[in-house]
Amino acid sequence: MWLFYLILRPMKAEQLLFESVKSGLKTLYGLDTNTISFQKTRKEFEGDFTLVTFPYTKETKKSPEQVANELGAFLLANNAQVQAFNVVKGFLNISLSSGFWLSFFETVKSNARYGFQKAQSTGKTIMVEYSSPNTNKPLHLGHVRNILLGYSVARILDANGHTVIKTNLVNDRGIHICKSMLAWEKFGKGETPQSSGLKGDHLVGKYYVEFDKAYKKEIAQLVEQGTNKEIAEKEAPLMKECQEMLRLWEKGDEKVLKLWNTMNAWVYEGFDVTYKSLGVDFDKIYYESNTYLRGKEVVQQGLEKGLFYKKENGSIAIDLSADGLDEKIILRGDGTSVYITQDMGTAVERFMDYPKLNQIVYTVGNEQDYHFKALFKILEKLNYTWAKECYHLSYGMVELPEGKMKSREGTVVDADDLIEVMYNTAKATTEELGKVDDFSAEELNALYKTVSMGALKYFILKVDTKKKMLFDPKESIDFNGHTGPFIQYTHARIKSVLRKSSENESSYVVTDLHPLEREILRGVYDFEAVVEEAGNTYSPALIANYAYELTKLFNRFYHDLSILKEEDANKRRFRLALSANCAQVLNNAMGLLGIQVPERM
RNA sequence: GGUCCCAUAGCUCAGCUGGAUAGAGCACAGGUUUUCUAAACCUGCGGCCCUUGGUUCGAAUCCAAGUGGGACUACCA
Repeated sequence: MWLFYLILRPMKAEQLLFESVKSGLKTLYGLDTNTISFQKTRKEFEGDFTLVTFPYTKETKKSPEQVANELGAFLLANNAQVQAFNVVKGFLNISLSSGFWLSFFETVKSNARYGFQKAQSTGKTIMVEYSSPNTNKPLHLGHVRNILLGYSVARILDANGHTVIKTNLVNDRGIHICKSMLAWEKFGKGETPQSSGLKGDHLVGKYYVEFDKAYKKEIAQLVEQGTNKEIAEKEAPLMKECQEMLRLWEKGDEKVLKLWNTMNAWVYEGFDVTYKSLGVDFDKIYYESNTYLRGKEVVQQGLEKGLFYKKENGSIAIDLSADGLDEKIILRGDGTSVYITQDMGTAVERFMDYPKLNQIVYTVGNEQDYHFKALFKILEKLNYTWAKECYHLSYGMVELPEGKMKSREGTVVDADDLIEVMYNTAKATTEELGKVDDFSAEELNALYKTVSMGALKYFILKVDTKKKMLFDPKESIDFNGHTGPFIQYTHARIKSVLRKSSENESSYVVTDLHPLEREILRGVYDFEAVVEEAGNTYSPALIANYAYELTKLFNRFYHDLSILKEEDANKRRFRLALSANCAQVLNNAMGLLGIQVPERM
């Protein structure tokens, strides 16, 4: 049974070496240890895997070089897959045989899903929430980072064999939504997306800004008349009206609900266009207007358990100071819910909707780190066992050279504008290079979309999730160097070679590997581990950087060696297969980032 | 007051659970195409890895303190 398994699945190189080194240490020094780990040999040295021998000097009472040399000799003599070794100081660099790499290649070259686990093989179900917009303004660059991250993480988790549910929690109710509604009612003169030609979300956003302008004017007036500023902010007629509107909404006032439905529908229509441009989708959408009441039930549970308490002013709170947090208000004095009330309710509802759900991943900016700490802690205290599995995928803010983006002040990079600018840049670059002049208008359009989204997505996803990122609109996103289009270009190049090949024989006999071929195989080998690591750490950046490294390896190979013009038919066919496999891995890796790769560009 | 995040080349970023002379891209200077797509390849330039201590055979990486930047700690979301 065990042997059978070995034949079907070749041992991983690290495992193979681990056993040999373990037995070597035992045989040579009588040392019994499991602390053996390998790292990738740095490219300036020869070898595939490197073992650091410093840790064994104490027990063996020998110099690191000596241990490395003796161990190297042992491996060479006892492990058929070890072809050579060299020692630099205490570093034992091990080269595996060409045979090992070639047989590895045989197992992956025909596997289109190489690097991915069998679909839904872990039995674990994970919900990934992302986007979570307010319905009072269009999406901006901050949302774009959120959306791309969440979508990519969903794909990465899927590739790791989990069942993934992509979800969106739409913040469709509350005082801020009423602001744009009120402004439209007052100043809109019946304007609609149809009458104005404005995209629905932009139209609504316009009135959100209008509200703010008019509101600020009122405050200024009141202050001029001698009112204290804080009081003016509360007493301004527009704010009063807005609060009244929210009250009517909660009461179910028909007229308000109708306006609310109409304007939200405009927004959703607009969002859908943006989501489609970004190439993302959702399996299930939650609306806060549907879930906010559930939160109040949860609060009630907590009260009964004695976990929450009522304060003098009637609000309900929990004391989290023992957990390093503060007192947290979870329900307003007037009985209306706050953000965390809704989030508690939504989480509970989700686990009711999906009984098999194991985990929720929340893609939300790091400004809410504290909020999620409190949320998970409260859910844990309410004895929801799944609370420990909830994860806040916290990402850094996107900043402009001037600082933070502010919707109300209009200093945001609009998502639709950005997408358009990228599209036009891709178009201009493509036309300039003139490599696809024979494309139809449709094909060109598709290519511009692929390349522009590749550039944008890669630009955002290659940066470590938790770090804040700087975006300078004046410096357009690059298409050269460490970018999405660079990787896409390499893929297109490979495809071009493959198209030109008239080879109908795909078999070959190869025994030796060129160092560049070997490096590529070594790179391909790493993919599986990178996918796993990216899944464990929710990190698209790992995938992005991996794809770049492999691309560079391939380009060096492509530049230095020829594929089609190689005269030895065996080598030629092998290189074709290797190139095809590279294209496949790049396609798989980019797919995890939500980026498509073109056949030509 | 409390909690958390960040600091690496002029700029934007890699550097995995500690390991070799700290790496890329952009920018700058130069080179490579009668040959598979030059959105490429190669060379050069460029670094008190914020500071100071500690742990270790070994620290950009781990620990502590400090400095600088940022976020949160609202009956906002």
